[in-house]
Amino acid sequence: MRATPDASLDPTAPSPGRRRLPPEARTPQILRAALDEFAERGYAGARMAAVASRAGIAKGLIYHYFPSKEALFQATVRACTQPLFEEAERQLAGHAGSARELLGALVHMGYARISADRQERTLFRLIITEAERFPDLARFYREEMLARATGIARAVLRAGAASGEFRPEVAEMPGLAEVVLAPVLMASVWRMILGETDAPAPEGLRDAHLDLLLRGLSR
Amino acid sequence: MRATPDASLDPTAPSPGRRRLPPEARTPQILRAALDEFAERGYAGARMAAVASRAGIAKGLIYHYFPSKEALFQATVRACTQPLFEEAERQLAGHAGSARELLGALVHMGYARISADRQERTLFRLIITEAERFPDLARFYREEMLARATGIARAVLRAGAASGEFRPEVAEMPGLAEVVLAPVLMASVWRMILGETDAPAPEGLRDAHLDLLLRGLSR
DNA sequence: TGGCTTATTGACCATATGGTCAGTAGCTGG
DNA sequence: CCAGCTACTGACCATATGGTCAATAAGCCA
Repeated sequence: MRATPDASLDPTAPSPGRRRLPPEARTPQILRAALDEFAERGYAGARMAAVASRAGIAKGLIYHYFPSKEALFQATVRACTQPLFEEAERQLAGHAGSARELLGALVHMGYARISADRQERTLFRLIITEAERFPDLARFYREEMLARATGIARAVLRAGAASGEFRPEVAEMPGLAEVVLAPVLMASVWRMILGETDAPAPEGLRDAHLDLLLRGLSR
Repeated sequence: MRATPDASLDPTAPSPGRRRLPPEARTPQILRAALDEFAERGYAGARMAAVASRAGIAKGLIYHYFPSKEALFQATVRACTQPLFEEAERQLAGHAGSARELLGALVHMGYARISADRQERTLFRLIITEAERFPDLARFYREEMLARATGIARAVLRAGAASGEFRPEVAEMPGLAEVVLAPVLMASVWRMILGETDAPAPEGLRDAHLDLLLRGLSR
């Protein structure tokens, strides 16, 4: 109802007050804040007011961009999945050497990301936690994440079988691509449960994993 | 004969009104209801009133047994961990045949439990979800669950190395026990995300997993 | 510069939920 | 049969939080 002249006259105000941004700048800012909040508290525990606070805006503004908490949640998950597999798919497409080398490079990349990128774990945890309550989210995981990941693994297995480096039957063995991926994903899960210091060391997991794979897949 | 003759004659009556039970009977009833509620909603989403309703009692009674929601949660997780590893440890202790056979039996058992026992997945999800907020829970997982599981796996690896069935170095390779376990645990995670119908088929995972292990561990 | 669009605010609901408590009524021992 | 212990209830807070809205001002274009 009334203006707040004092605040507008105070140049020491910590936040620059109201600053207008175009939606294409404000939206990712909100999504980033929402990812942090959802990751830290889970869906039910997350507070819209806290998301707003993290983004440095008023709560009401969120509802200018997203109609509800659930819509914000869905948008948040989708927004940070995009770049997830790009690196691996690029490596797969551009690789010219042996399948064993390619497998080694991808495994190394997987564990490196898990060590470094907290955001990926966070995203994964949200999916595990909320998939049952949001069927859309489960479908999204299956089609946009698991299918992409197993696709990459299967491509490597096929390449190795075709070149004679791997046993021919590994190219089509049902479930093998998932089994090949599993230790990397579990490394991520352990890290979310136990934290960076107490989780099994990624280097040890990676070396044992690669050793087991190369021995187990070879003819 | 009694004050409430009809109800007392029908032990299957859904809610016989007020019925007094000794704490050793009421407590597990509350814990079972709490597990269901926490599993379905997560910690923050679970409602004490819903726990009471599932247990068929008034909300206030829960606070007669547990001082707070958090205490109830901790007790719930601890209560259903006890029987988890008993079967595997019994099998390990009583086995007399080859390490390859033992490995096969344990892997089969692992996937069978994951297919059948929804409660184990539920428990695992709770730990994943809430470990960051409850450090006690993370420590409990590390010491009472992961350590026990890797202990079993490592015992099998050592037995195989000792008998000459496996390469000698697998007995002490750091991280290998965890890598060996990981696909079983991921099978459980996929099942919680995707549900029983959409998750990768446990039989396929199990066969591919065992194939990879036996080939990869052998000398 | 002035006016228009709309991004932005902050105060304000309605409701839900963790937790409390004074009272009630089963059970058990005498 | 009675008395007392305590399991048990249900109504009741205090608070937190998702969501709303009218007012406001920042940028932009003429």
